[in-house]
Amino acid sequence: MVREVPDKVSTDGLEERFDERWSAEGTYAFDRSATREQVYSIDTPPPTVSGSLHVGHVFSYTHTDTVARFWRMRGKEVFYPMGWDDNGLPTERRVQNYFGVRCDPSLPYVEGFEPPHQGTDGKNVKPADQVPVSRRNFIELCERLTTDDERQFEALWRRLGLSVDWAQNYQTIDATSRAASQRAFLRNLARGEAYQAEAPGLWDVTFQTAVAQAELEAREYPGFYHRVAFHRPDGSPLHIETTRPELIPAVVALIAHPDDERYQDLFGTTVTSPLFGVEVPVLAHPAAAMDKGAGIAMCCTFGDLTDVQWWRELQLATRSVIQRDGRLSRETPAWIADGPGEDLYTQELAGKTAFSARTAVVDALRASGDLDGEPVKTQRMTNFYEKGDKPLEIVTSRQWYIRNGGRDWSERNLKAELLARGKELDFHPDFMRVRYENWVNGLNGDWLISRQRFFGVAVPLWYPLDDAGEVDHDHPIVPSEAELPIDPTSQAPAGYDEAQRGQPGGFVGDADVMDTWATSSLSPLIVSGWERDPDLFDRVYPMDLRPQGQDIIRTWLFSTVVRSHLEKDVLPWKHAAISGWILDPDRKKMSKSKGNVVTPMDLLVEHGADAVRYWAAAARLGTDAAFEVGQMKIGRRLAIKVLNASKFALTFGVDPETGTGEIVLDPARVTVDLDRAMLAGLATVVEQATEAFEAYDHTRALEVTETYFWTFCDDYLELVKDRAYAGAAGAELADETVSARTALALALDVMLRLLAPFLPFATEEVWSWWRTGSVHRAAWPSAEPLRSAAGDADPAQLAGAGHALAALRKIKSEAKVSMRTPVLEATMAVPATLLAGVRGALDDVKGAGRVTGPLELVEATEGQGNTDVQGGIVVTASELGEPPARKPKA
RNA sequence: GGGCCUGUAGCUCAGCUGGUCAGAGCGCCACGCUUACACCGUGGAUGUCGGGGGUUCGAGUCCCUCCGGGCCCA
Repeated sequence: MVREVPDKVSTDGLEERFDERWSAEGTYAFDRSATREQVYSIDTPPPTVSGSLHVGHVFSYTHTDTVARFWRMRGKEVFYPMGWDDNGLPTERRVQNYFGVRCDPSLPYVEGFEPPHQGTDGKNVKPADQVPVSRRNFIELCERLTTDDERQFEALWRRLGLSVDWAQNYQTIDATSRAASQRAFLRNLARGEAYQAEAPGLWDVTFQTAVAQAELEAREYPGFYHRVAFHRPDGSPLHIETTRPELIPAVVALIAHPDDERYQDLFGTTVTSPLFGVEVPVLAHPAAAMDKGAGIAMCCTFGDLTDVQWWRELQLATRSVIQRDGRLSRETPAWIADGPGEDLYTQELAGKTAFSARTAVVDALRASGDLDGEPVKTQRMTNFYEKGDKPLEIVTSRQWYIRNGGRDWSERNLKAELLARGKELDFHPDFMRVRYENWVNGLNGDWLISRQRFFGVAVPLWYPLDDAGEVDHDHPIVPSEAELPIDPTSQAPAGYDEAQRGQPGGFVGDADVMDTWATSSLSPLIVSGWERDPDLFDRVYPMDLRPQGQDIIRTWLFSTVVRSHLEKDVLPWKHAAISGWILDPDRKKMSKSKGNVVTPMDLLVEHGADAVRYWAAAARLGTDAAFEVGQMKIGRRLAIKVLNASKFALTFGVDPETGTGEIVLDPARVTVDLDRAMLAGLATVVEQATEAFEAYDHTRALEVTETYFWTFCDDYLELVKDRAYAGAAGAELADETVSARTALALALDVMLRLLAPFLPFATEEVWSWWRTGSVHRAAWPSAEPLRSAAGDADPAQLAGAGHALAALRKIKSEAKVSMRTPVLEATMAVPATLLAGVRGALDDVKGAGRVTGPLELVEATEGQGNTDVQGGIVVTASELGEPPARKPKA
């Protein structure tokens, strides 16, 4: 059974060697003949390939991999795919620069298009020099570029040892994903869950696209409070404070809190705006903050989300001036034309950015005497698109929405249903559920999915044009599911000809794409073969596990629950495992902008995959972890220890002549109490580790296993060393020797399997010395055989014997002599509870402690010894022999 | 302003439902080249468990409050 134990062991090169072997042997290949009960399926987060992987990825993906490996060994057929998120802005920008192109959806597709550049050495191509291409061409270029990124990502994951089945690969932009995304949307549409609306929404003026609530980020933004006078009918001033005076032309009401005594007599009256003389009502609404500024606010269409709320709830007029490009409308609005502010608007404001319009308005206010005092500097929270750097504006536009419980719906109470789903889902750790609930409860609108971008999944619709060439949005032309995926900007709908595009009586395609989350929210459906491979679908869906970061609970986790709930009326997975952040040593979140990011590949090359995995696995789910190289070094040490201890334990079974031998893993051969005590302790470890993994507490599983493994190395191995060595080559072995050797092998066999999820490379290396197949397909150990082998042995005996050995070591350490120094005789005081155990293992203790003469055991008296040290065992008298002669230096 | 998490040895962290829980590893100090391992081994020192109240026979462990960190939502 022992085939080959190398003379010199090493962790070097294991990653490449076993990655190859695992691929060749299909170790992690999903066997799709398994039934749903036999499968453990994982909805792996698809990393954004245009970004770069960082240690945070390594961290959280390792967590998932330990779980995957556990369940695989547990006998589950693990469905563990990997996806790539290619969608979205980062890829678009890279493609523009790399190939020197820009997307123009109005252009026709060009077959065999070749871009002007192939990489521009990091230099950006000026927008004016970029060659415009159709969306289809643009997407093809995106795909070309991301293919390369994916190769690098895969190499990293393989090096880390993720037990992914690489045959189950997908991209969020591939044809399968596009079809699934469009199909899901069309079904939402058919069921009334998707709708379009002309409504005020968040808008990024830089990227010129709508933005969803989930993509918001509130940031501190500097500004000024301007105290501005409105005018009552009698001409007296009513002051408000605003940070956005340029929106005075868009004012539709002044609003104060209904309980605010200062404004009671004004409610229901009207005032006129400064400069423009527009008459607006003074109204009451509880969202007005009494203690903020003057307590009365200017409501414009639209300055912020509160304005939208007021506008909607108080049914105010719409007077928009900010356009999609972030500038004030070039035409003078009707409500200003012919008024006192017409000239100001046409000459100073039309077409200006919000920023320069503000200056102009403030100058005018100052001139008219409507500015009270000077503007006061302020910092306030302002909404930004998470990828943008200018404050979001709110503009009215026609967009598509998917219902997510954020807005009331007459058909059903979606919000309550989704909250119920949240309760149904097992969050690990459990408190992460609160984030989900907070988010769902705080939603204030449905999910806006239209994006005015290019590299994404197209909204799969066309709209007819009437005879006058006007678009009829109310009657979209819907493709059949069989046609999907489609690109409505380059394909004509059935029954039309491409020549009718944009012609009266013809059609136009919806130019928008869907939010990337609209596709990635379908990842469980996509990987499971929804409507594409019903056989696979039934075997893996709904899935078992969604691992992900805590930052995207509101986006990815929530939106996935929404889609699955709407489409399948089921939770997409049973468990959600949420990983924490990686913090740098200063307790700051690691991020690229801070320049403290370490390249994962360098880390793996330097320390070894097992070492890096150890560091990651030592952190619990949901808990932030420090980036600690020290922890990786400990992991490396553990991996090396596994190799060395295994080599040692297995060598006993190897014939020194032939270099081969046999170890029989027969528990019946373990007859010595100490050996059985060790197995008894191990049985408990197996139980604890199993329980921990089942509860998604991989850290505890590692901890109990690791601790016992070190006890095994430091104490047990030393204690049985002499006994295991005994017996001349070829001679009949004594039962005690067989017992030790068998126990060593049994323990090793179990511990390798317990450690395999954490240290897949080192454990596989050892496994290859003496077992067949992969340790990663070996059965997860169970406690029962160990227990029956242990019989009535007391696991405390190993601890007791270990403490006795340590007490002997201590006298040598204090005498500053080598551990090889013989003890001629000694008396040892042992607490009553340990006495029988130590006595039972006396020969092993004496052997390991090099006690050559009598070792007398006496029961420790009250107060003797400290149970914290050597379990209270104290050597009360001893005589040391001569230290062995130092070996001459070689 | 509301919510969640967090503050235990120099460092990174365990300590579940209150009663050997004051722990581990690293680091540190001392010693030891012992044929599994010097990428090692052995032994040792280290803390009013963030502060202050309270509940209890008894509190890192429960309650209140304050302080410090992190995140989410207004």
